[in-house]
Parts: sequence; C-alpha cells; structure tokens
Amino acid sequence: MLAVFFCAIIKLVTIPVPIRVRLAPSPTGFLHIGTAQSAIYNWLFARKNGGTFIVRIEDTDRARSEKQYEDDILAGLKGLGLEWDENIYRQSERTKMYEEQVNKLLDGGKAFWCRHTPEELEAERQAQLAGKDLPRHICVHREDPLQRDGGVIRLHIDSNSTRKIIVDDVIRGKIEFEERLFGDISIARTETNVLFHFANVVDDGEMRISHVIRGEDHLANTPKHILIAEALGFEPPRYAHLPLLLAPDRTKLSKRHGATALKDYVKEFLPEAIFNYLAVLSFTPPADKEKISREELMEVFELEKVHKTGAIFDVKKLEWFNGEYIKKMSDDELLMMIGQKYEKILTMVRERMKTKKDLEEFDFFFETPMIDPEMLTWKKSTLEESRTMLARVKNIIEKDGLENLRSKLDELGAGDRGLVYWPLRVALSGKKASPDPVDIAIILGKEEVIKRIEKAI
RNA sequence: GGCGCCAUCGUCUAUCGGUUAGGACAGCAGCUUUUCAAGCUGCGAAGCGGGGUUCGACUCCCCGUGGCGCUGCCA
Repeated sequence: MLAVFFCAIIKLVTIPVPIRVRLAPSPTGFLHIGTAQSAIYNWLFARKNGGTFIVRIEDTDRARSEKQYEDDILAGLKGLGLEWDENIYRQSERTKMYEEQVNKLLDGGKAFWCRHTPEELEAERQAQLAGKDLPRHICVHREDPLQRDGGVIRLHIDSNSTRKIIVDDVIRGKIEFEERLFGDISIARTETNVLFHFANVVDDGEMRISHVIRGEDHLANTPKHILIAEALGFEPPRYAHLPLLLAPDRTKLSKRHGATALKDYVKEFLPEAIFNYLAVLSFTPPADKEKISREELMEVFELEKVHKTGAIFDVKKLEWFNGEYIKKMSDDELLMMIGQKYEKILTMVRERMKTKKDLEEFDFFFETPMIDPEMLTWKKSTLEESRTMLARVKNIIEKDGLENLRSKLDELGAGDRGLVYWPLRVALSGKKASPDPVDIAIILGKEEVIKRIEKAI
C-alpha cells in the first residue's frame, strides 16, 4: 500500500519525459497524402509541446525501397514546411543494433527459430480460416535446441495467457486485446535482416520516442508492438491512432481512386492550402475556425481532440481553401507562382482562379483564340446581326481608339447590350465565359482588338 | 471466420443529458450583371435500427446492422 503510494508520488514529481515523435515512412512509393497528414499531426504535436520531430526512413524491405521515393518523401515534407529536428534516420543503417537485440532475445530464450516453410504456414492459415481455430501460429520448434538456420525468428508468446494487453490510446482511450490471440510473432528473417514490427519497436525504444502518432491501420498491430517492447525491456510509448483518409467510396484512399501522391497535389495547390485542409480535416480548431494559419494551429492543437472517424478527402474543399489562399497572396507572390506574363491581368486572375489549372482560361490573352462562328450568336438574335454589330464596334474603335469604350458601347447597345457585348466577348476571347470584354480589350490594345474582330467577322 | 476501431446534413464537423441540432464545403435560388467567376443575401439538407438508464437522450449502457482496419518470412 505504502509502495503504491510512493510510486504515485514519484510519478507526479518526476520530470515529464521529453516529447519525441517520429514519422516513419517506407520509401516504397511517393509521399502519400495520408502520410503527409500524419506528418502534420506529429509535427504540430511536437511544436505545441516543445518536443522533437524526427523522420525515420523504414527501409527494411530492401527489395521495394528506392532512393527516389525517399527523396520525394523528404522533399514533400519540406515543401509543407515540416522541418525535422534531428538528422534523418534510416533503418538500413541501423542493422547492427537490430542484430544485437535479436541475439539478446534468442540467447535469452525469448525468441527462437521457426523452421516451418512458407507453404506449411500458408496451409495452416487456410485451415484456421476455414475452421473455427484462432488465426495464430504456435510453433513447435521452440522446444528444439537452438539452431541458427532457416525459417524465421519468432518471439514466443504464451498461447494460454489470460492476460489482456491494454493499448491506452490518446485519441481512443483504453483498448483491450487478449495476449493469447497472437501466437508466436515473427520478428526477423535472419539476425541481420529484421521485420518491420521488430525494427519499428527497437527504434522507437532506442530513440526514446514518447508518442507514436500513426494511422489507424496500425491499431491492431499495437499490442504486438507492446509485446515486443516488453520482451526487449523497453517502456512502450504512448500511442495515438489517427483516423484514416478515405476515398469517396469510403475505402482507404489508394491509387485506383486517382491521385494519392502529395507531389500531384503540389502541382495544383498551394502548400499552405494543403497544410490547412489536411490539418483541419481530422481536427477541429476551437470555435470551428477552419481557415487557420500554421502558427495558430501550433498553439491550439490538441492530440486528444483529433477525430476518431475516417474522413473522405474532398478535393472540392481543398480547392476552396486554395482559392482563399490565392486571394490572400501579394501581387509579387502570385506572379512568382504563375509567371510574370500575367502581370497585366493579375487582378482578373486572382479573382477567378482556384487552382493552377484555371490559368488555361487566360490563354487567349497570349495567343489568338480559335472562334466558333456559331458562338457569336446572341440569344435570339441572328449571326448576321452579331456580325453587323461587331463591324460597328470595329468602326468605333478604329475612329476613337479604346478611350471611353464602355460608355460608347453602352450607348450603341441601348435596349439590348448583350447584342453588343456577347459577340465582342467571343471575338476577343473565343469563350462563352470570360472576364469583361472591355477590360480584355484594354489589355489587348487597339490593334489586336481590331485584328480579332476582323477575324471573327 | 477471429480480433479491433468507427457511426450527426451529399462531404468535413459542433454539441461534453434539456438547443428551433450550429458552422464550413458542395448544391439550389435571388441580388448584381453583357457571359462566367467572385461577392452579398437566402433556401433545402442529418442524429443507422432496437432495447434499456433517466423527469428528459444525438449525447450514457447493451444488442443488432453497416463501414473500415488487422489477421504475412509487406510496411
């Protein structure tokens, strides 16, 4: 009783463990938008709590890992402004440490060589799936004398245990799993070639990671990780499982749903917009403030308040965020992004563009558009009337230039101004939808305007 | 099959037992207008089902249903 009391006191008095979080992507593909979101929450949590944000490249699968993917992941994180605080860690450079830990378990009798063939294991799995057996491999080879050859190294788990492994998730609360359900957990192919679960746990322990903030798809793996950490003598970190990013059909966002790589979104959208959208998609800031800066987010972010439900990634809303951020940009910033050639029409562009793709709308400023004659016709008027009207507009411009063009055209079109402005719009832009024709004319200049009108007639 | 997570407008969500269930995106309508966009104004739109607990449940509990995840010598 007294001991319990003192422990409680010590716990209260002890200096809290330093906050250390990590993003642990595998370089087996381009930076996934979901990984980017995960990175954002890790980063925000670290920044909010004065912690350390670490990036660890999980390249234990040598066959699938590629340098180009690692480069893309790192570049993507930088692009979002997610700077890491320590040098990049790579699991491929830490094999010595894994080897030591595997041997420790092997020598301590906690782990052993399982020499069943993949075929045997597969057959067992199928049988379990078909029958009512629990899906777990309880390996008989544990009884054998230690042999360092063939098969896979497993951590022994008591299949008769009545113990519950409790995952105390920051977002979801306490979740219980039965220890006996796991069977003997595979941890390495050989002493020098360890598996994901093992490397992951060794690293988190060795790197003194305080909070593992990762996707919900890892929730069911977590008791396994706790078991491995226990065997290794590591105090398990706190866990927080983030909701998944979903496609419109509510399944996990994957390539078949279209773009899932951050790099594809960066082409279209501003990093600030992507950051903002991803951040508030699964976390609601106080007072429902959706448009929020990264600095403000750093202050108000609370891991406990991250949502539990998977969220559909809605490009429409991202577009809206992007439009909002474009409106806020300075002239110089905007020009820098879209190119100096848009300088003269910057106001129009800013007002109308939501993503970079919308720039195509303005092509006609730089090259003479193709005109579909049918399009020249205004509502119930005829094509001939449109052409006549265009000729009159041309006369006005030839005579007086573009001075006071608007009031002259208003006068000309008194009664049905559309008959004047519509054909002019089409003649100048080749489009049904465009900025104001007079504004266009002023930018194009007298000569070009006349040329285009003649072409249309 | 086993284990686990989740469940409010089309979408993202607010509500920490008592609200006309609020906001944002999208949609629609109106205003403005030569078109489109923007802008402004307005409208429609939700508590998965069944049991409890309670004076009172969107909210707490149980069951069901549905969605998703895990169940690898992938990560």
